[in-house]
This record gives sequence, C-alpha cells and structure tokens, in this order.
Amino acid sequence: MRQAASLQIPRSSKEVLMSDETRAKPTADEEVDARDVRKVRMGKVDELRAEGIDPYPHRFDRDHDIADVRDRFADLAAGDETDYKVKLAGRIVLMRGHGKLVFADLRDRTGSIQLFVSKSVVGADELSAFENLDLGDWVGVEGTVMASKRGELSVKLNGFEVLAKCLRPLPDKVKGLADVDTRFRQRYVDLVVNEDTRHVFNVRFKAINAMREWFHERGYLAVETPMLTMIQGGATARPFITHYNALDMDVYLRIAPELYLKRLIVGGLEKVYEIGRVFRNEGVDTRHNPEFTMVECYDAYADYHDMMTLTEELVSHVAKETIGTTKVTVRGQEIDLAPPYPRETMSDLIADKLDVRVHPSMPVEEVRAVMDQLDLTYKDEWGSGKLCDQIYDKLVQEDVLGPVFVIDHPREVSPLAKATPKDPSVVERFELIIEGRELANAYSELNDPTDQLERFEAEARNKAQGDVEAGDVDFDYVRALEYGLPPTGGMGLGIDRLIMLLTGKTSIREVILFPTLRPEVFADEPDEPLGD
RNA sequence: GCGCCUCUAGCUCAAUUUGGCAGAGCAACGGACUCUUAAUCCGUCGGUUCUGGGUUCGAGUCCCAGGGGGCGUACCA
Repeated sequence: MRQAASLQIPRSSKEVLMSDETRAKPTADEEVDARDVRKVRMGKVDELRAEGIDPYPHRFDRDHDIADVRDRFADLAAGDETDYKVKLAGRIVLMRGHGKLVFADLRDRTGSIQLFVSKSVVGADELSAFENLDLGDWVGVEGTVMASKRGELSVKLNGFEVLAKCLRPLPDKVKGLADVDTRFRQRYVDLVVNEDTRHVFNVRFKAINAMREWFHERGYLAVETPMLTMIQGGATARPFITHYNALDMDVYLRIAPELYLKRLIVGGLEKVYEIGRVFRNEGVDTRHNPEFTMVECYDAYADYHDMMTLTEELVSHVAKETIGTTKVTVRGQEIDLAPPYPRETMSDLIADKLDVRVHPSMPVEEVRAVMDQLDLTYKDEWGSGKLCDQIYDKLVQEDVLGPVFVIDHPREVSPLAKATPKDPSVVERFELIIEGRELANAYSELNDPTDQLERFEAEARNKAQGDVEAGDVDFDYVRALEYGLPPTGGMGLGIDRLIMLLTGKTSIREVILFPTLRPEVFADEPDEPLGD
C-alpha cells in the first residue's frame, strides 16, 4: 500500500493535463502519467475545474431510489419509452461505450439500473463528458424511464453531473476483491464491489433492528450502561485497561453490561435490554474479535425457563425477519432454529458422549480420576464443578450440533446464577449451543446479597492469586442487591455469532465491518515512533 | 503465544522435474461502433515478484531473518 506519499500530486501533471496543447503533443511526463490511473483521474478533476465545473458539489436533489423506479416500471415492455422523469444518484459501476450511444450501470444502496445516453438526446459535448466518467464516480442523473430493445429497464439521460470523482481504480468488475486482508482493511471497497459483503451486513443491520423491535413490542426498555468501568465483573474474561486522566486512574473497558442492567431491575425498570459493544482482552481467531456486540436482557419475576422460551422465540424471529426462514446451513449441515429447542443437562451430555457419569456434587477425587482417565490436565484448586465444566468444554461441546439448551451448570463456574432448589451444586442456567458454539448464556439471577458477596470474594481471591480473568468484589452491586433484586431472569447473546449463523460465515471478521487488525504499514511513509 | 500455509501489475490469476529474458484477463490510455448487459474489435501502457540478507554464472522459484494475511491450536463468547 503506497498511499500517503503518492497523495502529493506533482504540480506539473496538473498543468500538463489541463492544457489542450500539451495533450495534442504528449510529453514524456504525460506518458508516465497515463499509466497511473490515479493521476489520470486527478487530471480529470482539474479539467472539470478548468471548465468551471465543481467536481465535488455540495448536494443533489434526487427524487427516486433505484428500487422505486424498478418497482414502478417492473412491467415495462422492451422498446417502450415513457415521459416519466426521474433524478437518481449513485455510483457508476459499469460502462459500455457504443460510439454515439453509451450504456452505464448506476448503483445506489437499493440496487442498480442501466443509464442510456444517446448523442441524439444530449448532444456531442455531453456525451463525451459522460464517456469521460470513470468507473466508481458518483453522479447525479436526470432522465426519463424506458426499456431498451433487449428489455433492460433504463433511464434515458437528459443530463448528469459529477457528485464526486473516484480517483482510485475499483477492483476487477467480474472477480471483485478477493484478498481477505484488503477486504477487511478497506471495507469501503469491499462493500462497493462485493455483493456478498453487502448482503452479510444487510442481514446484520436487519437482525439488530428486528431484535430492537421485538424487545420494544414486549415492553423492554432500551438502556445504556457504562463502558468505562472501575470494577471488572459480569463475566469471566481478561479486560482492557485504559487511563482516565482527570481522575488519574486506570479504568476497564467493560467485559459485560450485566451488573449494571441488574441494578436497573433493582431500580424498578422491570424489563431492560442493551445491545452494545463489549471488550475482552483475549486472542483473535475465527470466532473471537476483541470488541464484539452482545445483547443482554433482564426480566423481573422470570426465571431461566422463561428465558429459554424468550431466547428460542427471539432467535427464530430474527432468523425469519432477516433471511426469511429458520433453516440455516452451516458446514453442509442443515439446522432448524424453530422452537422448541431440546433441554439437556451438562452431565447427561457428558455421559452420552464419553460414557462417564460426572456431576458437580461428586467428591473431587472421583472427578479428578475421570479427568486423568480422559487425559485432561487440571489445577489443584479446581473443585468438582470446574472439573465437570472442563470435561464438557474440552470434549463435548464442539460436537453438539444443536440448537440445544445445555442446562444445570456447576455453581462453581457460575458466580452470578442462583442455585437450583433441589441441588446446591448446580445452578439455574443454560447455554444455547449451536454448531458447537455458545450463542447465548442465561440464568435465574442470583439475588441473595450474602451469597453474592461470598462468590465475589472467592473470585477476588482467585484474582489475587494471579487469575487475570477473575473479577473484583463489586460492593456497590452487593449494596444494590441489599435493596432487593426481585426474582429475575437474564440472558446474553452474541450478536456477531448469530449473524455468522444466519449468513453461513465461518469467520467472525466477515460479519464485523471493521474487524481488529494489526496496523497497516504504509510503505512510503517514514515510520512514526509509537513509544517503544 | 505456538505450528502449518501464503504474499507476482490497480484487481483476479499464470510462470515445467531446485533455477534460464515475468505473462494473461479485467481496469487504464488511443481509436472504431446508436440497443449493449462482464458489450465487441484494433492498438498502447503498466512490475522494488512483501522487505532484507545468502547460495548460484543466473533466483518469482532454493536457504536464512523480518513483516502482512489465512488456517489450526491455546485462553475465551
């Protein structure tokens, strides 16, 4: 990538390309320029200015989207012409010159349509000005709707204006842009040339809208809670740390909004949800980006059974709204997201797959024996619950096709969930597993302040012993619980993973507009020292 | 973090069993063409083969180091 330095256009090229005289007798300089698409196009910008035309005008009054025109004239017969006038705006994506006739494809966000530019309508000067456009230019056009002899719906141009020049050549009009690195770094180009990319993000935008509407209709309040936090909590993850100058203290970027949302339930808001970014200072791979989007919702008086119903309804609703079906195909396997999803205990899933029966209530020695037998490593401080969770996590989950609600998680790995009445070693919690991945996580929220404080303290002890993922004691949260958190069901769902599911993408970067990447090196730019 | 793979024109890709003048399509530029659909036809231009070393008479190709990216793996949602 050689952006920065070459952005400086030599003065000479301006003069060379502006003058008709020098154009008639090409200089050596100009021949060099002709190889450089950017310089040629910058020359065209100068030419426009020389003619008194602003190549970057301030606005354009369009009166139709391209889709409007297509809908309205869907039945126009080949060769028919109308006197219906339209003003459209968009990018020129294809051009087919034909002497005294030029065809071009104009695209806006609703679709594309053919432009029909005839010398007999616009005159020689305007036709040649149009031919002088480049692929990628933004233009505003005015014309009448017609269908070509071959039946292609078209706009017969009366006039056009450049809205912004495209100085850089677009990638191959057929093959598009395939280089993954460039696609992610220059997403704007990816979006221009790759239909599939536009589709993926349309699904994403629609899914989030559908989700907001769905919560709104059910009386949930859309709330916003802090992203800069003083206390690490709400999930088990390593946080990003940044510095707040005014208070001269380090703060965390949130790893989950959970503890704030439940404070709002204490405050009596009863039904809340938040869709937003969370940040986890962990590795990057096809399923993980350091910043990702999740939705969390909390419902007073509900428990985790209610949240299961809510989750399966939400997921299937969003699927129908975005891709029109609840059936999705991932890696050749068809999965139906229509409810209800089966409920399976973690212990049963382990027994089915590995033919061993373990449970968090078992003596730790017995579970350790199973770990040994399965060749799994463990730490001395881990109890039966953590060991069971490890067995499930390492050996079982990846083979769960789902959708299935895995229930009865060990209390030891669920510091914010309420234990089941029948068995204090497991909690009222579920994870929605699809294709071996955790899509959602929910529980009957722990609302006993004394119990909660003990669990925080256990975490803080782990943190003091070097566990970077363990949280702090959130005294304010405990105080909130002392004011009374009603029985509450809460659920969190990873939106990026849901979009992967809906679009069949196997990499999370395909569903995030600007995924986290290493900084780009600009070859022509001197290295800027960035500290060490 | 570790392992494997990969990087050639603006874009998409070629370049023979360790090696022998770096090529094509699209885009661009010049020209022809009033119904094309990735228009077509004629002509022209375009390269630090990711970077730096090394082996060799000779390196896109082989070796070493570095960089970007992908996949797998670990932590994790």
